[in-house]
Amino acid sequence: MRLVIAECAVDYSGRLSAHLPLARRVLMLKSDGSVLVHSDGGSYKPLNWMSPPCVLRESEPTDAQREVGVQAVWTVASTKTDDQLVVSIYDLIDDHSYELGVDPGLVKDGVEAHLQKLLAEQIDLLGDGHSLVRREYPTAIGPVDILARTGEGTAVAVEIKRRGDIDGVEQLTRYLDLLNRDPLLAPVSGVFAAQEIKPQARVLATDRGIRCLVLDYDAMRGLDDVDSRLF
Amino acid sequence: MRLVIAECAVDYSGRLSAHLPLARRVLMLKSDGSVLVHSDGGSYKPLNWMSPPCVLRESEPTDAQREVGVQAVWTVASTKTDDQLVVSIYDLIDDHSYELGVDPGLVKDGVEAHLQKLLAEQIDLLGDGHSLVRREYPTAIGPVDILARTGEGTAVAVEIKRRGDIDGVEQLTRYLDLLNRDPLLAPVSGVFAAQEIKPQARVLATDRGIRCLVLDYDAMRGLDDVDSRLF
DNA sequence: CATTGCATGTCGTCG
DNA sequence: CGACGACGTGCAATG
Repeated sequence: MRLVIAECAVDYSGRLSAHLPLARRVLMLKSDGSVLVHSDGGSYKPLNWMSPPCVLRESEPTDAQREVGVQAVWTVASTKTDDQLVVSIYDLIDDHSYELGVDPGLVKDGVEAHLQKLLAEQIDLLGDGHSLVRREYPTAIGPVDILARTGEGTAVAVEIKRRGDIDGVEQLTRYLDLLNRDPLLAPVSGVFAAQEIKPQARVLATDRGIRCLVLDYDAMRGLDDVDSRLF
Repeated sequence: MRLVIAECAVDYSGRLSAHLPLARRVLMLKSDGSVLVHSDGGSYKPLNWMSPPCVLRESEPTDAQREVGVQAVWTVASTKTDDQLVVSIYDLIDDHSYELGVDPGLVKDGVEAHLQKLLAEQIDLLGDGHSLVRREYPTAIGPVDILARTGEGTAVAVEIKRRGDIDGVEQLTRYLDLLNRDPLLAPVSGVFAAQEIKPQARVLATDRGIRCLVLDYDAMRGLDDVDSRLF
């Protein structure tokens, strides 16, 4: 890991072309060859970058470049595509290298997977008398998050999202089209379940006869923990 | 901008919970309060982070923490949500601060916008005799990229993508549904135009009577530049 | 290896 | 400020 503070201009060419005018920035050069160009703001996304696998080549500036003040040129080229990042160094202010070693990596506790598990366990949130058929019920175009049946035996397909968007309704619609061709299942009704459902998604879902269900993650988690928390 | 190299463990809680075991990492503290935790590999995405607006509070470790070797605890809390990042510093290896100033920002040369402009100019790529009605033709659910007419006067709605995915076909389908309710336009045929069209998207489009058109960006750009490049 | 669907997505634009 | 679509999306799971 090499950290460089420099006055620099950066040019990217690949899927698109982009240019960063001369300014003072942080250059993070990782040991896998990747390079990040960060400014003192914005989010975690760099202003510009090159993803591995790639190689960095340091070269002398041309006469024309030297004349406008360029002291060095770093060219970072992807080894897979023809993407290329050119960093023109006008003034190298600081330059440190560190040995970090391999990172043990992030341990995540996901949300959508957790929601699915919780809803499967608390299937009567769909309505009294509902029973779980299975999670990840397979179809030709991918698994439906949850398949259940009402107390009367009607099949119910459930699509679960953290945030319920129009895309999720489209996805569930495709599943329903498919499932309703199966005479053992049809008629299949749809439930669009999410922590939060966007108005447009709700309109589209309702228009298609799909029921919307807002999930209270904390409450569901609370019920799940009930064994370990009581007494 | 403050750059810190430290042996640290990191815990995030918010939309999800995540934990980073003890290891040597780079901590980037931006002047807007945001914090990035980077390892020496991976992509431009940090292992963990906190986006602005947020505040960093440095505190003494508890006795229990001190006992296992924690020298300091940094708590970065979002000021909007209850997201929180806790960095436990076990060993502070290096610590530098820099004044970067405000970045002038990225200058982009977009692709989809450019494709739309080029196709509008080269509308006969849709077929001989086609004429442009307008770009960004407004509908109740958003603008259609291009509306054109064939030589015979039939309306044609065009959805343009860089990479043609199933979502784009769904989007165009919604537009077509709507446009076909307009007696001044109906019947409206659809064209799904992209630099690259995924097989599944092509199947879905064809199934719905939507024509697929693969765009050659370089060739279209070449034609566009023809004035400036010849002679 | 290609495809699919999620993401602490992030980022712009537009109403 | 919220909604919506694009992104050099990245990324992991899966067939």
